[in-house]
Formats: sequence, C-alpha cells, structure tokens
Amino acid sequence: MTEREKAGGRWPTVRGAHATPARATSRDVARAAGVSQATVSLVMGDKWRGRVSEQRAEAVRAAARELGYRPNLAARDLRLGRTRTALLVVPALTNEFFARVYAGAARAAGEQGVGVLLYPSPEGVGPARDPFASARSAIDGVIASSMAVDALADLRAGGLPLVMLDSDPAGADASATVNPAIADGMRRIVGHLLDLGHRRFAHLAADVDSWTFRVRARALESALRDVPDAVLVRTEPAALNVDAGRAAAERVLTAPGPRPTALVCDDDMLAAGACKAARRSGLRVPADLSVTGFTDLSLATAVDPELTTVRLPAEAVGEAGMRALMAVLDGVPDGAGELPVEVVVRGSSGVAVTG
Amino acid sequence: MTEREKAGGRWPTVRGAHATPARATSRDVARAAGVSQATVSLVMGDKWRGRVSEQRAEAVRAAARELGYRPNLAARDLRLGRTRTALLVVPALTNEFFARVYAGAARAAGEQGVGVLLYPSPEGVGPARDPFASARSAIDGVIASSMAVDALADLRAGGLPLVMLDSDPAGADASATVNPAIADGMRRIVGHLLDLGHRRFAHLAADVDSWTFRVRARALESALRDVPDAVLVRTEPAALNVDAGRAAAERVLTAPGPRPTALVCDDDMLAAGACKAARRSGLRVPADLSVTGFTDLSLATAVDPELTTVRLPAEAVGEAGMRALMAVLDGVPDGAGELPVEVVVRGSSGVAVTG
DNA sequence: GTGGTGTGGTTTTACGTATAACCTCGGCCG
DNA sequence: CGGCCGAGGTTATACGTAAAACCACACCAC
Repeated sequence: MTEREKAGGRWPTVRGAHATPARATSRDVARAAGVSQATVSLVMGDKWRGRVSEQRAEAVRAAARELGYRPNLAARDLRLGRTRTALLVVPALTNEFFARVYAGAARAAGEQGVGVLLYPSPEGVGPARDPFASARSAIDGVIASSMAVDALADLRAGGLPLVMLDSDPAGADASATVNPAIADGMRRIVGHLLDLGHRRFAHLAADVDSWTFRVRARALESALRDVPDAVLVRTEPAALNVDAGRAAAERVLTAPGPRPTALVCDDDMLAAGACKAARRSGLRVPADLSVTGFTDLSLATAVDPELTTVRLPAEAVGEAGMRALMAVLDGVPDGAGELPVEVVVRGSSGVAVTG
Repeated sequence: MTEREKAGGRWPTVRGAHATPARATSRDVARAAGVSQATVSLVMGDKWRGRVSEQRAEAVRAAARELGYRPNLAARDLRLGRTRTALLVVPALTNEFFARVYAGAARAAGEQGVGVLLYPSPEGVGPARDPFASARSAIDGVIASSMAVDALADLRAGGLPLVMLDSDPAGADASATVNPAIADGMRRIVGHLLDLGHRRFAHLAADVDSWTFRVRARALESALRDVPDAVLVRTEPAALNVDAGRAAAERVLTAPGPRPTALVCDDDMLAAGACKAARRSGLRVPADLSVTGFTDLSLATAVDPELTTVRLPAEAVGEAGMRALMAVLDGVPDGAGELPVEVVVRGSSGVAVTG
C-alpha cells in the first residue's frame, strides 16, 4: 500500500487540516489510456513522433483531458535539474518603471513557459543580502538592474547566467546587457531645449549611484560643451521622489545669480517636484521656466502642465532582457543590446525668455 | 554508476550548452559529516530534538556550511506535495495600489518562506483564461482582488483556498476576505466636505464593475441622504486613468445648471484629471472647486494642489491577505477582516464658496 | 532473566517525471 | 532460414528530499 493510498487517495495535508484535491498523475492517465507511464510522458512531452502510434497518442491525450491532467512541475524540475525560472532583480516594483520592466519580462517569459521571480521584496528590503534565500527555488538565470547595486556581488557568486539592465556594456561582466539609449535621449532633449533658445541650464540629478545616471550627467555636459554661451548649474542630487525634487529645485531657483531657464531632471518624479517648486516661487512653467523629465511615467501626463520627457521603453527593456537571458541559456549569447528612446514634447517646455 | 556521475559530476545541461555549477545535495553533506542522509534531513529540517546528538548535529551543520548546501526545493516540494507558493491575482502591477499590495503580500510571505506568483501578467492580459497555465507550478492557495473579475470563475474551479481582497464579505464564497474600510472612508471624506460647507456634490465614478466601487457609491449616497439641502450629481463612469478623469470632469463642469462645488472621485487618478479639467475651465482648486481622491497614490502629492484623499493601506491589505491565506492553510480560517483607513486632508479641498 | 522504554541513529520508501535501456514482433535481405 | 532492422512500445532507474519503519543498545523494574 502506498503512502498515498493510505491517505485515502488524497494528498496528505501538509499545513494543518486543509484538504487539497487530488491531482491526476501521469500514471493515472496511463492507466486510463491503457498504456505505460512512459508513453504518457512521451506524448505529453511531444517527443512521440515515430515512437508511439497516432492512435495511442490520441488516446493518451483524451485521457489526459478527461482527468484534467497537469504535469507536476516539481517532479519535472527535479528530474530535469532545472527550474524554468528567472530571477528579476529590481529596486522596487512600486516604481512604475520597474513594474513595467517586470511586465515586459513576464510577457516574454510566459511565452516560453518560464516563470519570473522577483528580488528583493518590492520594498527594497530583501532578506538580508541573500538573493537565493529569497528565491523560492533554484534559478536558471538572473536579470538585474544596475540600480539594485547592493545585490550584485551576491549575484556573481551564484555563477549563474546574468543579464544586466541599464548597465555599462563594457564594464559589467555579464553574459549580456540591455540598455535604453540613455545618452541619445539626453542629447536629444537638450537639443530640443537649445532649439527653444535656452542657454542657462540646471541639472536636477538623482542621488542614485548607478551607471544610467552617470551617463545622463555626462551626456548633458557633452551636449552643452559644443554650445559657446551655454552654462550648466549642477544641483546636489535628490532622492527619487517628488518631494526631494521639489526641495532641490527650490534651492536652485532661490540661489543668487542668474536663474536657469531650463531645468533638466533625471526623472519625471523630480521634474514634477520641480514644477511644484517653480509655482511656489511664483514662476510659470513653461513661460518662465522649462522643465524636462525622464522615463515618461504615467505621472508625466498627470501633472499640469504635462511633462516634456524622454520616453524609456520599459516593457521592451524587460522583454529584451528576458530574451537575452534565454538566448544565453540556449548557448547563443548576443552581447549588448540598445533600445531606441523617444523625446516626447509636452507642455512643460517652451521658448526661453531671457530676462 | 549514476546518471550524474556519468555527466562528470555536473548537471546535464538542459537548455543548450550552458553549464550550471554542481550543487551539493543532502547526500554529499551526509558523506562529509559521516552520517546518513536521513540525519542530514532531520538536522536541516530542525526536527532533530531527541533524535540526533548535539555533536553530530553540529557536524552536519558545519558540513552543510562548508559545502554551501541548499536544499533542492523541487525535490522538497515533490516529496511534500505542496508548493509553498501563493498566487496573487491582481489586474495590473503598473497600478501603484496593486504594486503595494504585492509588496505587502511578498513581505508576509517571505517571512514564512512562501513564494508569491502573479497572475495575470501585469498587462492585464494573461494567457487566455487559465490561471494555472500561467502559474509556473502548482499553487497552494490564491489571493485575488475583486477587480480581477474575469479570472474568478477559473479560480473557484481550482478548488484551492481563496482569499478575496476588496470583496463583499457576505457574497464571496471565499475562505476569507480582507477589505479596507471603504465605506467608512467615503463617509468620512464626505463629512470633511460637509464641514467645509459643501452641499452640491458630484461623484466621479470609476467604470470598473467591482464591489469596492459599488460600496463607494452607496456610502456616498447614504452620507448625503441625511443632509437636507445636499444634492448629488452622478457622472458617467470613467476608466481608471488621468485622462478619462479629465474628460468626465469636463463634462460635469460644463453641464448646464448649478455647478457642483465638490467633486468626489473614486480614485486619485480621476481626481488628478479633474484638477486638470478645472484649471482648463478657468476654475481654481480649491477656491472655486474642491476635489477629493481615493487611495492616496504617490500621484496625490505629485500634483498641485496636492490631493485630499482617503488613504488605503495597500501594503497592509497584501500582508493581511497573505496571513489570512496561511491561516486557512493551517486550518484556522479567520473569516473577514477589515482594515482602517485614513482621511488625508491636503490642498485640493477647501471652504465652499456658494456663488 | 525478561520485557519495556528511551536514545540515537540507519535503511528504506515514496513523491511524479523523463529517458536510457530493453523487449517483441514483422518484414526483409543475403 | 538466420540475422538484422525499425517500429512501437514497456521496464527500470534516477533526480533529492522527508519521514515512516526499523534497529541496536543501554538502562531499569519486576
């Protein structure tokens, strides 16, 4: 008598007294179809061409349908020594950008029957510095944002295939990297502001020490280097939220000396804060001050005026990251990929009025 | 000779040519510690009191540490017939509220070593109507938002423990329900507006057909029923985004007859849209029109003026949902739970000026 | 001395799947 | 007619873990 039969044909209840309904196994299907378990496995795995007659294959499929058979993935993973699960490492899902990256990754993964696990818990506070403890199961590969810097060391230790998002294609020793064309985006939005006649710029930088923000700063500087009469004020970096952006912008706008006419922000949240600061200082956007954001969050169209910004293809980043990872797992690493970005001109930028 | 030894002590590579490093098994630990595999299992499972001497237990722990042993969860799940995974069903993670619900659920789950799987893919477009296909593995239980209505039928079919969020405690035949005190919140924010002297109200409703929004509508009506001179205009429901809110509010504000002085919105996104509409109509918020939101998204403080709103404890909802599910799995269903909400008064509501 | 009871282990089995290895049976060629 | 081959299966085994069942031994009471 098997353990299972002893339990009355039902699963032994693991946690307390709740009874989970019994699920059909491949052996049940085999019995119902009058074949061996191996045949069922062959048919369900689509590996039966030339090994099983069409008749029996159909019988197996019918029985499986009848019994509502679903392969036990724990058993399959155990047998195969793999997981069909990728770990996505992002700072926080409450950041809409990363929620969208996740969405893209999950879509691409779903098409291949791969699962996506998240690390750390979306608070940004994971179980102290151990990605693999947080990970429910073993992991086939990792996709990580450069903004989740604290976890990176542990990740390399795992010896797993690693795809980096928003990370230096040269520096990161990853299997592949996927980046939006950050530098290009910055250059182009600065170009937009230059076209509008702006010459006095301030950069509202994010206080996150990651590649993507360093690139933005460099691109901004380099874009202005060619312009003879352009000046660039750097502000102290601000945390990635609206209120920090407001505070930082207030300091810039109330500082002595000529006021900048354009505020280039590292993120839409900072830009939204900057708009609030401007209004409190009695400045109108964009009449007195142009403000630009980055990312194109839904926030960008929620505020008034709507934000001129650089749209980052968040879903595409997640999707490309997952595809790159799967390529690596298939043994065809495709190196670095760059995704195009788009400048979206809205109401927060306008012609410069030099006082 | 085992399959594994044939493969040279490494895992056979499943997908293509990538080599996953060999992981230590409980048998390896046993060999290293000079005990049997069963003893290792006992020690690692913390079930060794009175069964294994302290000496050997320590030796096992040392060997495990040395070899970097991590139990193979696929094997454990297979043996135990469980998953330690809960399925969270929400409409979309790009909605900050649900991202925060997820965060809370993940935190509570993480403490218990339980994983959280998401359905559907955060787009709202899941693999056509089959939650269990999307779910990578079998599932121990389900937590579902009432806003993900389309998946509910399938969920019941699974016969799994089900915790409903934001759902009718009476109607839903779930193992447990977890709700923020929606009705209370609505009553209190209306009370706030009444205190400010408002009597002509409009309700900017969401076009989502779910319990939580029906409750909001009813609570609003009932709160105004007692007030003799109060009037309530209902607008046609709007989709849950800023632009739909703006459009709906524009219609209300340009409609013939006396204009409402207070716009009660079902969500912060709608409220943000309403503020934009007001400004376009030349109305000042809150001087000419008070606007209130619901949820307290980060959006609420990003717009200018900041939104008076009802703060829903999103993380707490997720956390309570997960705890309720685990309670059900432990055989102690705790029925319905209601979580307190808070009215946050900010700049978008002010004293009514009756023209 | 014999039976009972802890203590501290080991042996064995089962979970459900995938697949290598084996088997059987006709047909066909030399 | 013997041997080989391919088609169409089946049997057996392994994945790593948890835990039931078993075992050896010491101690103790009667």
